[in-house]
Amino acid sequence: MSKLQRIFYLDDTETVAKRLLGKLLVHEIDGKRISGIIVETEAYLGLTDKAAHSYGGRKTQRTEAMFRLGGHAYVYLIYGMYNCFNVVTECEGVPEAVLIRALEPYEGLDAMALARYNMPYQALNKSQVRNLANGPGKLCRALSIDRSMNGEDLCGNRLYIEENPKISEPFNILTSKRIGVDYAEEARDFPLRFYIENSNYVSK
DNA sequence: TGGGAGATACGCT
DNA sequence: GCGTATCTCCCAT
Repeated sequence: MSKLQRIFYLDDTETVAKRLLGKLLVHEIDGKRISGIIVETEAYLGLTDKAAHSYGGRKTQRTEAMFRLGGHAYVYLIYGMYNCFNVVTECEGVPEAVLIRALEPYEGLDAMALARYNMPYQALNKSQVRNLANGPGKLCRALSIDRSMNGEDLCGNRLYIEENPKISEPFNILTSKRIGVDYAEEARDFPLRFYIENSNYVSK
């Protein structure tokens, strides 16, 4: 109902990265919703961004999804073990995306706890609750997002993003350098990481 | 309670 | 070989 429409994703990547904060990322599995509030994002700018997979327009089987129309998913494997979920932005052919780095668990808490720790939510200690989805690999595990979702249309019914129905208190957006891109020369210092001030669920 | 070191494990280039 | 990370283990500006 309050699902984000295609137009939301066609804006410039930095704008989309900021506007995604506070929204709800939803994965529907067998009619059940698993969701979390987006509290941390990073913009990846494609052609001119040495930190992006698509730097210089590099198009391979792996990066193909980044070239799609805004509002598709780009899911890739990192370190051979973890998946990272990105929201593709801009028009078709413009390979830019927003990496979702952290979520505050919202719905389907038992499903998340099961996927992450193989135990029910109520059995988790405080540290485990906080660590459910406070990193790009963790949130994919918590929401059962893997590479089978690569290229998925976020305007569909399986994986999508909604306005947060329960309008929480207004929040401030903080900006910093991106994490883990020290190799990216001048791009390593681009202020393209955005997160909600005082959130307990931001990574690191 | 929290930070740092080391191990991990595999598709992509 | 390397990588947009995480887990475990260990110890204590």
